[in-house]
Amino acid sequence: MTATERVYAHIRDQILAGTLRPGARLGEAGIAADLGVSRTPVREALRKLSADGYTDLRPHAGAAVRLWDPAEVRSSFAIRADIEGQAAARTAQTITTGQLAGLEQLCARMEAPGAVAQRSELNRELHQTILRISGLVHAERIAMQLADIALLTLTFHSFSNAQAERSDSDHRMLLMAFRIRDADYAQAVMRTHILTAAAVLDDVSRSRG
Amino acid sequence: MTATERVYAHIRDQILAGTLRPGARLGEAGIAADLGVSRTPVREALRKLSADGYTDLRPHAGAAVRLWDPAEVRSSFAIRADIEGQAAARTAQTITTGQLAGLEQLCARMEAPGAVAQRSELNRELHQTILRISGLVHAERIAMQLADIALLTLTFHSFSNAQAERSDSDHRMLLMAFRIRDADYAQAVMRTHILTAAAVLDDVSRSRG
DNA sequence: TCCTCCCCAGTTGCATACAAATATCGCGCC
DNA sequence: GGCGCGATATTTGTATGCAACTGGGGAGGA
Repeated sequence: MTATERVYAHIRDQILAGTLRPGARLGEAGIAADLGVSRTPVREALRKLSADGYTDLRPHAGAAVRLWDPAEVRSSFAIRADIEGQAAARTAQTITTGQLAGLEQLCARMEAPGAVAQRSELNRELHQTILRISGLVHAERIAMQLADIALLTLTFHSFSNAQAERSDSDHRMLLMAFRIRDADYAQAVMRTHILTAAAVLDDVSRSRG
Repeated sequence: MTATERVYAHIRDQILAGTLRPGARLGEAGIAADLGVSRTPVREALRKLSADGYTDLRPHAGAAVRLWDPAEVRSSFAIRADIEGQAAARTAQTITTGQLAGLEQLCARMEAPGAVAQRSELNRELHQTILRISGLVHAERIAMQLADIALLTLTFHSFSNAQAERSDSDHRMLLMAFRIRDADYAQAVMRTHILTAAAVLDDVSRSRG
């Protein structure tokens, strides 16, 4: 693994974990010193982070963790609902028994009692797997990128058990749709699943100010 | 403007123009010599090109113009139909008289007799404007990225006058939908407009082998 | 003849040094 | 005391040199 990749992963993880808050400035020299590399790989990593939407990068002014305004976050859910909805429909049409078994297993791991810490990771994997099976090559890249944007906001909220259970239930409905190869149903469930997440987030944000 | 930006624009334009064919290798030293800069800005430009999907970049193995397989191109149209369809619906709901006039003007310029060379550019601008008005912040970035992918393929085909006229007619229908603020109609027209482009491309490709 | 391994040319990855641009702080002026 | 301006310090942008890795060609063996 190259130094550039290490730097990229390091900063991205810190952003997603919330250690680096939106607006935080990312000085090249500081990061280079922290990770024990020169500024060159740091610069390359910052450019990729910017291209992937994690940071803002202005010429001669440096990089800063990107600040997403609520409207942008909402719009990311709206687009994901479209893309992942279509992907779910295609997946329902083409999924194999083996792939279905893999998804069942993912769901089971997510529903296990002690899996709270891994929920986010497993959820990500579930959605990514469905996108991959759909065969919509770009959908996977785009939807996962948008999902990360949502994650940046979600990091600062905690959700109730009831919401986790509802989400698990959505996933089970989705697998049922795949099992009976009902594309319309799969699409509807996926759209609802994602738009519900958006609505819950909106609801929580409003009530907290 | 920085050297990195100049290099990025130079290579991207060559790729979109078809001068650099898919699969062509992009050696850092050669590009640097051609443009009279050092390898550093070239490397940064290549990384951004890769992040934006124009090139493949493998560690220690260099960059090459990305080769899109037909399934990927088709999937890019499918996703654009979703995203731009939704954007058109929202635009119909929120567009102002002034914005509508701007779109009318764009259409008129596209339909002018001598505008063949600028059609692609104006078409791009029209779609981009609609995406921007929709307020779906991510939709603009994603859809335009996907549109460029299609452009890479379209570069090597030429289309008939009949197809250009049909496309113009689609745009007029879209503006009518905006004028009467019919979101459903706008969405349907936009979906059809994009999926027709996909179908035509598919049809032409098949008949030519 | 074909396959495998190794070596070498060529390319990419990283570090360092220097140039250019920007932001900050202090000073003088209003 | 507040505001504008300029020198300085900090940060980013670019060039260059060296180290590390990849891919191909040739020698050796099966």
